[in-house]
Amino acid sequence: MTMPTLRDVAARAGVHPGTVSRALNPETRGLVKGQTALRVLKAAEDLGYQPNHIARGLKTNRSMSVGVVIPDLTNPLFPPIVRGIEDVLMSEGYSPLLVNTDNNDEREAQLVASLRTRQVDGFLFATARLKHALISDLAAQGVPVVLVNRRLDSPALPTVTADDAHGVVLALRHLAELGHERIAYIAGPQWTSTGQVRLRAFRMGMADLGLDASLIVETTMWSEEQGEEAFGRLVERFPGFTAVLAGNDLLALGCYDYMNGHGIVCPSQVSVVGFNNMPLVDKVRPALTTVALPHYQIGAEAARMILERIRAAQAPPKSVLLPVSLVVRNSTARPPAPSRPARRRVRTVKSVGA
Amino acid sequence: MTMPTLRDVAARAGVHPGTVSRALNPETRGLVKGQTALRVLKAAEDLGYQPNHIARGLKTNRSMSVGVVIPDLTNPLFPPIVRGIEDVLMSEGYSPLLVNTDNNDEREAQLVASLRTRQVDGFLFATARLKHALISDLAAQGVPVVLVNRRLDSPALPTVTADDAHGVVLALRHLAELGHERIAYIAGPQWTSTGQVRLRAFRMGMADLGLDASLIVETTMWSEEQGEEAFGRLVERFPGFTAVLAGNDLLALGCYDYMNGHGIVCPSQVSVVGFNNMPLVDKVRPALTTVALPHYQIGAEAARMILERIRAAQAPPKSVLLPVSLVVRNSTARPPAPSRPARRRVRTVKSVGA
DNA sequence: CACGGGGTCGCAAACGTTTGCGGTTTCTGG
DNA sequence: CCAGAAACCGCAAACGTTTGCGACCCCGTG
Repeated sequence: MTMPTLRDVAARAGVHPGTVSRALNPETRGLVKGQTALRVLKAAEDLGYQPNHIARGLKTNRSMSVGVVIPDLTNPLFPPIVRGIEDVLMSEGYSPLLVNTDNNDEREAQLVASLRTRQVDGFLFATARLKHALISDLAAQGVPVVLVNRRLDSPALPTVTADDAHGVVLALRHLAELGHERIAYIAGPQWTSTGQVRLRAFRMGMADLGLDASLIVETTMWSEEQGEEAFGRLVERFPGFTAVLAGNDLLALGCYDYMNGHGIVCPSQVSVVGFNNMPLVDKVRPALTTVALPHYQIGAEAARMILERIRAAQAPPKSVLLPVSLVVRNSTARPPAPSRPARRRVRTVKSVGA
Repeated sequence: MTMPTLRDVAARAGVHPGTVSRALNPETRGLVKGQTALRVLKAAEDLGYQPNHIARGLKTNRSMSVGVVIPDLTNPLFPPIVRGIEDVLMSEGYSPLLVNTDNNDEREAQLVASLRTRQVDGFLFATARLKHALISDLAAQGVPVVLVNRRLDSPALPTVTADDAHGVVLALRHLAELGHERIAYIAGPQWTSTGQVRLRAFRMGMADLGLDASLIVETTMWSEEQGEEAFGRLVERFPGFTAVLAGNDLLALGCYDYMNGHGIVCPSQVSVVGFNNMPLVDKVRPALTTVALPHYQIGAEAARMILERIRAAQAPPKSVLLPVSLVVRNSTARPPAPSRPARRRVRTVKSVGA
């Protein structure tokens, strides 16, 4: 009924519990004679002994768990990342403790406090805003922290992100090669690093291509609703665009919604490209061209980094940038009108606005 | 630096640690004088004292965590369920410990063992097969277990599922009302309870409608690939069907794949309805008609049940059935040909097969 | 005034580990 | 064969709680 303890196996092996502890731990096994170690191992095996993580944690002051703080698991972006985190954490004997903040600061604070009472050994944050007192305070207190996907502005915290900037130039280049010149951009919230980085990259990328980089609207949230609404502002304020790059896939799906509601067809009238390559965006019609992030690797790498920081708390905080790629599907095509004459483009615009 | 402990607040309040423990615990607060309780509370507040879950767990033999075993978080079906679980668990001071089995028995056994060394207080399983030794053994050992979404055949374990059977009759009725008579079914794996229940419901539902219930193919996995392949077998073996009910949404998406690859158009040539209402199936084209499960509530209810069983281990194992609903979108329509003459249907078939 | 009974709270033993310290044995070399 | 060192392992104290037991005080009752 009750699980065997260290003393049980000690009794069976005819040694002291302390010896059993040493024999069972690979690190300290060298301290006991090979023969007795074997005896202990066998006894443990016979009894089906399993060490009690809780007791161990109390003694060692480590819980072998790390808090994983994400905005919302329901956002398809996160499950693959979480899988990556979980797989490497588990393989090292650690467990993730997952919480959803719903982008609510108060809730986040509560959850983090709750995780701390559970003595997590470190935190993985996927909720970082550029200003984020909670996170920087935690880091300042010496708690191991690594940021996933988004970064802070101020202190140099270890971070793993995708190479967002390169992603937008890939997208822009693709669009330009198709012949698009009036390319609009739907920027995500500027209080996130991803929002900022991608917007900046859009400006620079367009400049490099010699194109007008001013067809921009901004949203305050990464949501489908905001994408739909933003597309509306785009047709209103910048008639004539033939392609739109969305700050992420949800925003892109919002564009679809607007277009469906207004009889605009994609990609023949306007091309759209997303960002993230969320699961299932290959299933929508038209299948979404988007820049693919290595979700699983992002999670896996983040997990490796937090482990590293847990074990060597004051190693220099290095960050890693993971490569992205463009996956072109059916939401991008050549622009509708011959791209030279400016008038034509304007007319296209009008029909779009109608 | 180091967190304040019970003795710290005891010292500050001028009492014994045991008293602090009693004062801080609402259950036992009555055992200490109101005035000293206040003093203790204040001292704890001042120091920012947070109880150490690990130490408490060691003493009480409870970890305030429950193992949540799912096949794959990346399957869009699960995130909402997990959210439901997490929200109610958290609200009661418990934490979920999430693991993915990838439908691998060996891996599952390892993970469960690992969770047990973490002293989880109970398990939530979303991976149940009809025969599942691991789970029934666990339950036999007296470990609190509740099943989510799928059930075992043998012992009566507490389970929360959706009313699958009713879901298929809703779908069938809808199809029949549209005028479909030759309705095919893609059955999921029969080693899952959901697979069995839905198949049986299909047979009975069709019989009730007075329709031929023999247009059935079976798959061995709930995957898109198998759905595509199954649809192929359907057109080959049962030409002439005008609608297909898929055992779940992934299988339905597989149907889309086949149809796209073979120039069959949905819904004008064949209607398809899915099962589960996974996130994003409203975004595919055509938007999928499907039966909606209350994902979040399933998770929430399961969490409530496991808590109940943890607190009163030998209460009678009750199960709950949650209501489903049909959400009709654009993947279903009237059958292509006037439904009477059998020939026409056959022809439709042939063109489908082509 | 004695006695008894709540009401409070301190005491100390656990829970299952890890680990520094030191005691005993075994080995090595001279 | 002995001294010293190395190897091995037992001892016991912790880690931060919870909780049964009992000491003590205070008050009411007879």
